[in-house]
Amino acid sequence: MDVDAPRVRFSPAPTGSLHVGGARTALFNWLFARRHGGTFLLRIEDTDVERSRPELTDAIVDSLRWLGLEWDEEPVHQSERAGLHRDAVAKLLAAGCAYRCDCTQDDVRARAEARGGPPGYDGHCRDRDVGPGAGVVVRFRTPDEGRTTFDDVIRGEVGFDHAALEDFVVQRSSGAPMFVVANAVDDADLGITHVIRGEDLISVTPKVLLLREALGISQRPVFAHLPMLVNERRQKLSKRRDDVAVGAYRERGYLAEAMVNHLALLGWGPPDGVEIRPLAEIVELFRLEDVNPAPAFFDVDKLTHINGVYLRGLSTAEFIGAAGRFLEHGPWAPGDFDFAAFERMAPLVQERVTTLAEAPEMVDFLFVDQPAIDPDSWDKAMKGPAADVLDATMAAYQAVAWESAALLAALRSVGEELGLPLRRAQAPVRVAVTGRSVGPPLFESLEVLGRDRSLARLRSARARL
RNA sequence: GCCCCCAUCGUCCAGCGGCCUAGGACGCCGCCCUUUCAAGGCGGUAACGCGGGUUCGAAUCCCGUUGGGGGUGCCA
Repeated sequence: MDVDAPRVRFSPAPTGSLHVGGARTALFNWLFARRHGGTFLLRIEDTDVERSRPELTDAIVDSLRWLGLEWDEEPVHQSERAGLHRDAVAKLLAAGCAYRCDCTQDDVRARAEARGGPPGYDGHCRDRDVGPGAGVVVRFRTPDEGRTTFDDVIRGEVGFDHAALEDFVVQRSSGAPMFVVANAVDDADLGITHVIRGEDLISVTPKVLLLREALGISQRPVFAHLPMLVNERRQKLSKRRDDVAVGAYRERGYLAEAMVNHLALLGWGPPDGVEIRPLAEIVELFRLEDVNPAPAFFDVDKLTHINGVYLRGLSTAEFIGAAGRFLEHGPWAPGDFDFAAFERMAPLVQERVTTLAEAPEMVDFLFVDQPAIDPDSWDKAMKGPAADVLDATMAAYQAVAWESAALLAALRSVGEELGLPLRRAQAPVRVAVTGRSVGPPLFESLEVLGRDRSLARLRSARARL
């Protein structure tokens, strides 16, 4: 696509926190702007004062910043532009493109049922010349004939017959203009060249186009309707039903880079098939016209895999920095966390976790008096020659140099004397010391734990047999 | 009901008329490596919804059908 300095916007309504679908829309707008040297705007669609909650704007802004999707100009709040929107409605009224209507919603519904026809407004007040007053809304007079079409970058030509469009409300009885008006006016006023949004908004596009025309706006933006993000049941993601808050993923130990990378792969793929790659490369490769029109499932398993790759790609220092927040709480007493001990284990933890939230359980044995014993692990490890292994290991570890290579060598010898391969010999020791059969490499763990505490746990386990 | 959109492995992406006995990734399974678990390496599993056309040739184009989804608010 040949594009010169486009202006795009992400326009969330502050009625909830940012969810992954919104984040994907924001990302694709951002990618398109960056790819073509354009401008990315943030516009808060808070025209519904009843539902909009200012604090949610902050939450959305936080999440966007966390993802690294920075906007290029001051955020626009539609609520502050209500004057412009009201002017537009007045203009529509004056031109005869809109009219007042005093039908209640019950009236509209009752008449629709009575005529047995489709639900929706029937144009009852079109020529009744209703004046301003309480309970009066303004409706747009949609043409009875004809058709509005537009070329969607992702879907090709999309068209709607005007006959199927009811006379929709453009101004509430409260006097507040509706979202479509704000949308039509602000996109034009802000010079938006490309409207990139979810497919759920595709049916408002003809309304916006009709409004722009009625308002004498000759240009129209290019439209691109992104496929929906769906849940496992193939339904549009819902904030109530699905676990989709971007902030929740952050809390669960996902990296922003991994989230962005994964989101970029939903509805789009790089031509060379290399999926996990720096954002800068994605910017270079991104083409709006290559976006797939079919809905995509937000697959947490794949996100998790990508997150693991990013985690392992971090330097040790970066990993420690990122993990810090997740180690503030754990199964240990508040003052017992030993940062230096965690630092020593960090490289080993880093290659084993897939989210940062898994870090505490990898090192908790270092910070508690006696780790909780996992019953299954115990049963599996503490049978057969376990008692002999523990006895011999305690004896050997009494005097051995307390350093992983020596600890390994000593346990290997213990195993050889008892006719056990190392994999068998280490099992009882691991469970005795860490409480589990899985975890970071054993001998490094022992080294960091220290001789006294390690021997104490071995004794304690031996006594339990 | 009406309007609109969509349709390749379980999932995501590739494929834009011959290079496709359909490729990559996640997941899953197996093997190797290995002090556990991961990571890594190797291999495997698995898809063009259906029916008609167009064409020498169709996963790719057209029509229909079926299925799924979105919209149908004085929400956005």
